[in-house]
Amino acid sequence: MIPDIRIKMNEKLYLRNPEDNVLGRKIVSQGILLINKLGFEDFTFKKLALEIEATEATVYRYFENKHRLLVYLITWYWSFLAYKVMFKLNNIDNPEVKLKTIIHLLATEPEKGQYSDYIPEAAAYELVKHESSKAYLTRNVTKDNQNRLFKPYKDLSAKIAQIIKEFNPKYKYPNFLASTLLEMSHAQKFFMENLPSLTDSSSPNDKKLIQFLEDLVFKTIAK
Amino acid sequence: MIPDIRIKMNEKLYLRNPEDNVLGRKIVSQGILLINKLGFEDFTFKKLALEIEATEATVYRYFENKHRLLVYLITWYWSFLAYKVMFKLNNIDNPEVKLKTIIHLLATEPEKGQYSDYIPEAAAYELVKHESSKAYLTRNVTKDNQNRLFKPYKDLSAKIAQIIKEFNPKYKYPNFLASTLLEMSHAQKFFMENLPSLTDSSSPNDKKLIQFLEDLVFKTIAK
DNA sequence: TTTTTTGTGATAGTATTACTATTATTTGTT
DNA sequence: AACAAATAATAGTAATACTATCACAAAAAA
Repeated sequence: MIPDIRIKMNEKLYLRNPEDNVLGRKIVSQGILLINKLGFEDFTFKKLALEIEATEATVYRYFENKHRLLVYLITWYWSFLAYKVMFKLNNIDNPEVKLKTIIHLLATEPEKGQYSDYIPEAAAYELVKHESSKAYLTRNVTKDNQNRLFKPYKDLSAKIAQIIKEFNPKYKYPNFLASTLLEMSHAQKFFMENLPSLTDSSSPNDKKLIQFLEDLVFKTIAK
Repeated sequence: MIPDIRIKMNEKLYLRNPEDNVLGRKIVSQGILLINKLGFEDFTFKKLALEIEATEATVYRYFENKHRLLVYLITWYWSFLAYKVMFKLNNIDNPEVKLKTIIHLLATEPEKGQYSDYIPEAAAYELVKHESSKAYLTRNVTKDNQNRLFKPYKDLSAKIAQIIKEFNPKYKYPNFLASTLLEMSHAQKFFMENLPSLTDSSSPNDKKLIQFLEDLVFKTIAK
């Protein structure tokens, strides 16, 4: 349905481009799975090296440290999502339909086994749910931001904000609302699964969350 | 204005109650400052011990590990905020006024030097802004949740949800909205300071954020 | 008052982490 | 075939995240 694509990643994210060879791609695809399995705190390059039958030093030749790998993976996900959004919004003019489409894309769990560009999408979604804020909640935010590491995320947010403005040019807080939508679609999923009393749904299906987000957005930006 | 209070902390959070003596209180009050200074990742018990002129082993006698200390500090903040909310809502009947009061409390930076219960409140606010989600984004969420470590946060969220229901009993997603409000009031502050393009304000004052949140909440729950 | 308990400091030790540096090997180019 | 360049394997280091032991002082209990 959505064609295979290759996402151009920021060169500052890696020391050696992992897309260039089998080993690099293995680092990325197994890295995502291992972080999901162990949690980012317990994940180490040594464990990853063991998994892919390489040495620790080899992994370090591709990524400066595990935080960079995390940012790489999270950023890949946002870029991929932005691509999906762009693709799905193609030929849609109505900003209301656009926003609903985006909300669905944000809050719908991708199907397992669906590989895109050698990275397993469902695993990336899982990663974002559990670790995404760790990409920017560091003492290096400013430097990382200057290196444009968060550009795909900010671009996606800006795109959503722009559609909000399209829907209602008089709405005053399109950027606040766009980033709220991005953050909450994933954070609330985490809550539903782990701290359900913070939500109005604990069932694994997405409907309630999508309904909440649609209700929130459209009441807020109503003309 | 708000009287000095002592917050009863969950006993599972510590090995030895830090409130009981000078050293324990020093661990907590200097701990919060040092985490803010270094960031949670670079913070260690050894560095803290050096700071307070104690040994590493001593710090370990109060807290099992640095994550527990983090949860202790974050939880203290939520408990303190819940107390402030309770205090300020006293004698207010109108749920609209209640919600506005809460939004103000959430999104207004506390004044520096304002100590409450030996913990510097402004430092706690700073900590929550930068590290709060790390308290629950771990592989131990479930176990920590079973140990009721997140109870103060969940109680505060539930209280807000209840007031939302008071305002409009027909609104379907009071819990989603309450936790969104809690999360966003702090996350958006972080964005304003570090990734301002995700927001509609980069000035250090709170007004725009408060306006956004009020607009969001009241349009969403309008009868 | 003596005994016991408790908390702290001092010291040491371990496994793991987060890297770096050096050396060996393979690969590509001329 | 010769040689540089890229890559991998090996080894090593400082720091982290603890745990353990022992001595001693102060507080609490007998």
